[in-house]
Amino acid sequence: MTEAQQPGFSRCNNATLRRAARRLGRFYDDALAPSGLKGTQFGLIFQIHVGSEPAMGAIAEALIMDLSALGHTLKPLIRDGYVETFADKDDRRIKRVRLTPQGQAKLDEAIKLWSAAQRQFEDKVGAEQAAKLRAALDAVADLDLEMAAAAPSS
Amino acid sequence: MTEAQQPGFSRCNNATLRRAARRLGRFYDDALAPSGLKGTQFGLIFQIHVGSEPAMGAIAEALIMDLSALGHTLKPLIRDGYVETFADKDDRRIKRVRLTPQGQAKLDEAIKLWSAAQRQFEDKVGAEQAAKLRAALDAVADLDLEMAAAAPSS
DNA sequence: TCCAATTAGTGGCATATGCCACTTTCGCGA
DNA sequence: TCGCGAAAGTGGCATATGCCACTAATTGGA
Repeated sequence: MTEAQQPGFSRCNNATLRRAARRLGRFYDDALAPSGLKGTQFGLIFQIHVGSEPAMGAIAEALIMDLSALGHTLKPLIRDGYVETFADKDDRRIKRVRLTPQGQAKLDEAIKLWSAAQRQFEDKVGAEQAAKLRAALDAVADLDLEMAAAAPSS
Repeated sequence: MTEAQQPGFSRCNNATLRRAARRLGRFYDDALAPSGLKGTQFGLIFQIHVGSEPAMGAIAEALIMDLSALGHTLKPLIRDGYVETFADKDDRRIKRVRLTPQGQAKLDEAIKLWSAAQRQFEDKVGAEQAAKLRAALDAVADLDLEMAAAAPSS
C-alpha cells in the first residue's frame, strides 16, 4: 500500500476529483486509443455532434470550458479534418462548428470503443452507482460557487 | 439554459468527471490565487508535506500521476524555491523531494486560502455529501480497470 | 564476477486548460 | 448617425498530464 496517502490530504474535494479524473481519463484514453482520439476530443466531438452547428461559446458553456481553451483544443481536430468552422450568417462575431464527414465517421468508430470502456466501468461500479456519481458531479458542475468577495473594500 | 447539453452525452462518466473537475478546479484556483499557487500545486506541495521526504515514484503513485508528469509539474515549484530534491542515500536511482522553508511558509499561507474554499464548497453541498462524493471518487480512483485485452492474440 | 531484466527518472513532443490583452462586430442610446 | 460598451473569438504565455525513447542504478542469477 502507498503510505503517502495520508487522510488529511484526501479531504480536499478538488484534489480528490483531479486524482479520480487522472485515473479515469487514462482508462478512457486507452480504450479510445485505437481511434487516435483522446477522451477529451471524443467528448468534444460528441458535443459538436449533438449540437446544431453550435457556436463556440455554446460549446464552451456546455462543457464548462474556457472559450480560449476550447479554441486551442479544437485546433488538432480541425487540423486532422474532423471538424470545421464557419461564420454565422447573421452575426459575424459568432463562429459555428460542425463535424466533417470524416469527423462523423471517426465519431462512429470511437463510439464503439467508448461503449466498451463505459460498459466495463459500469460493470465494475454498477450502473446505478455510476448514474448517481454522474448526478453528483453534474450537481457540483452546476454549483453556484464564487468566493465571497474576499476583502469587501476599505 | 444551454440547449447543447443533450442527455446522451452526459452519460459518459469520463466527460462528466472532467467537466466537474474544470469547474471545481477554477473555483479552488481562484481561491488560492492570492498565494500564487494553483490548486494542483497546492495538492502536490501538501502531498510532499505529509510524506517523509517521499521519492518521486511514491508521490506519483499516491496522486495517480504519471511519473514524468510529476517531474514536469515539480519544475515550477523548484524554480520558485518551494521544493527541492536530493538523491536517496542507499539507492542513487531514487530522487527524494522535500519542501524548503519558503515552501513550508507558502503552504501555511495557502492552507488558509484553501480552507475558505473548502468551507464554502461544503457549505453549499453539505459536509456529509462532500464526504460521500470524495469516497466515491476515491473508489473510482482505486478501481482495478484495464481494458480486457482487446484482441487476444491471433 | 558479469550480463540481462528491472527500476527510477529525464527530455522531448503533443494535447488540455486558463488568464489576459487585443481586435472585430454588434447593439443602443444621445 | 456617431460612438461607447458589450459580446465573441484569437494569440501568446504558463501550467497540467501523458506517452515514448533513453540513461543511470540495481538486482538476480548463471
